[in-house]
Amino acid sequence: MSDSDKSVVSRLRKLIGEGFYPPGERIGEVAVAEQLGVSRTPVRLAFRTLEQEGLLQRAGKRGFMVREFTEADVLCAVEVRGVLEGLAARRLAEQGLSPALAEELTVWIQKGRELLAKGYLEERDVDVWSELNRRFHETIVGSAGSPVIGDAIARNNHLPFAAADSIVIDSEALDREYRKLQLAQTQHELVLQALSHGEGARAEMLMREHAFIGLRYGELLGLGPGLGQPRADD
Amino acid sequence: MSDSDKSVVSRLRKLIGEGFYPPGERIGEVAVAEQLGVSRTPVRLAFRTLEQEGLLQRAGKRGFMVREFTEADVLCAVEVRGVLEGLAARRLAEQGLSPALAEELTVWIQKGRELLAKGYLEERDVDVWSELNRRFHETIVGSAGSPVIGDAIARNNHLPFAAADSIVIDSEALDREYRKLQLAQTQHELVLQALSHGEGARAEMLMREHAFIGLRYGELLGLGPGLGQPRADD
DNA sequence: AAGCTCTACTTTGGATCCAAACATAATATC
DNA sequence: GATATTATGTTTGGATCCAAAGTAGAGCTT
Repeated sequence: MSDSDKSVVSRLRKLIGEGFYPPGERIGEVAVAEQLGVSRTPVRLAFRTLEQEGLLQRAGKRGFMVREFTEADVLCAVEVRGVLEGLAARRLAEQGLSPALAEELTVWIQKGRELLAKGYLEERDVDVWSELNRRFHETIVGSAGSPVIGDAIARNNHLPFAAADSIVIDSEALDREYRKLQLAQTQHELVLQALSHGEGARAEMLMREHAFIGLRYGELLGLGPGLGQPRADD
Repeated sequence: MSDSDKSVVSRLRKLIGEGFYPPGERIGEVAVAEQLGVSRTPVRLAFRTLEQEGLLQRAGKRGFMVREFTEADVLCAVEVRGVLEGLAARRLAEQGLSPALAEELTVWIQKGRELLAKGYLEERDVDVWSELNRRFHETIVGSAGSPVIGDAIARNNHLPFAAADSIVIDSEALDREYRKLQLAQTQHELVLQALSHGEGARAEMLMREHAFIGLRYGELLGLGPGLGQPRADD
C-alpha cells in the first residue's frame, strides 16, 4: 500500500469517525476525490478497504453509504473484542505461559505499577498508559498460537470505540480517570496471575470483563455516560 | 460491487483456495489480470478486498502475496467462529427468545429431523442440510441485537475451512457422515432448548462446542483425519 | 390528470496511459 | 577482484478516458 493510498484510507476513516460524512448518507467517489485532492482511483481502492472494515456498506445497486452505528453496535463490538481476547488468553493459559512471555507481560504490568505509584495522573501519562496497555494486549493476542485471532480483533477495532486503547476518554478529569486505570491495572495483574497458573477459564473471563472497562465502568465510578469520546489517535 | 468485480473476487478466492496461486508466493496484478481476462483495475480492487479478508497479505514494500494457513490457523479460525457464535447465542438467551424467533429456529430443527428420520443419508441431502444448517446459524447470529457479530463471523468465514457449512466433507462416505449430522442435529436442539430457557452460559458453551464438529468429531467417529477437504461451494 | 416511456444526466466500473519506485544487472573505478 | 554507482527493466500507483448502468425528469399518450 503506497503512502498516499494508506493516507486516503486513514483520512477517510478519520473523516467518517468525525461524522464529516453523515452516517446513512450516500458517499460518492468524485466528491471524496475532490475533497481529498486525489483522483478517483485511490478513492475507489479505499472504499473497498473501508467496506471490508465495516465503515462503509453498499448502497443498493450503486455506490456506498456510510454505515451508522448504534449504541448497541458499540456495546456489541466491545463484547466481540472481549470474547476474542478472552479466547486468546485461554489458549495462552492452556498451552502454558513460557518464561519469556511471562517476563514480557511482567514488563508492562510493572510499567503500569510505576505509572500509578505516585497516586495521581498527569497529562503525559495518558499516552504512556495507552502504549503499555496496547503492548500488554498485543502480547497476549500475538502469542495465542495463530494470527487469526489478532486479525479478527484488528478488523473489529476498526469500528469506532471498539479498540482497547480507547479507554482513556477524558484528559480533563485525570483524577477520576485514575481510579479507572487502577482497576484496569488490577485486571491486567489478575490476568497474568491466571495465565501463570494455567487457569484458562479464569483468564478468559477476566479478559472478557476487562473489555468492558472503557464502557460500563464509567457509570460505576460516576464518570458520566457509558460512552466516551472518540479516541484522538489514528 | 459490479457483477464482474464480484466475480473477480470470487474467482480469485476459489483459485487461491484451490492452491492455484501457491501460498507464500508473490502474486502480481498483471499475471492475475491476464489469467482472468480482465484489466488490472478490477484486480487491484479485488486485491484490496482479499487483503482485508486475510487471504492476501502485503509482500514487503510492494505487491501482495498469498497468505499461507497452517493447521493451527484453521483450528484457531474454527475456535474464533465458536466464541463469536457462542456470544451471539448467549446474548440471544439473555435478551429472551421471542416466540417468532423460537418458531423460526424450530423450522430448521424440524427440517433437520425430517432429513435424518429415514436413518441414512442421500447425495442430495447434503445440500439440504447445508442450507438448513446455514439458516439455523444465520438466524441466531442475525438476532443477536447487532450486525457486528455477524460481520466478524462473515470475515472469519473467508478463511478456508472456517465456515460453518464446511461440515459435510465426504459425500462418498454418506453412511459415516450420517452419524456426524445426527450429532450436529442434537447440538442444534440443545442450543434451542438452552435459548428457550434463557440459559445464556449453556447456550454459549453448546454453540462453542458445536463449532468443532467439522474438525474434531471426525477422529471420534473414525472418519479419518480432523481436517477435511475444502467445501465445494463458494 | 395520471401513468408510461423515452431521453438526458449522473455516477460507477473497466481499460489504458503515464509516472514513480524498486529491483536487478552491468559497468566502471578503486 | 570487489564494491559502488548507474542504467535499464519490471511492477505498482495515480490519472484520465470511455462505456455501461441507473436515475430523474420531462414529454407524450391514454
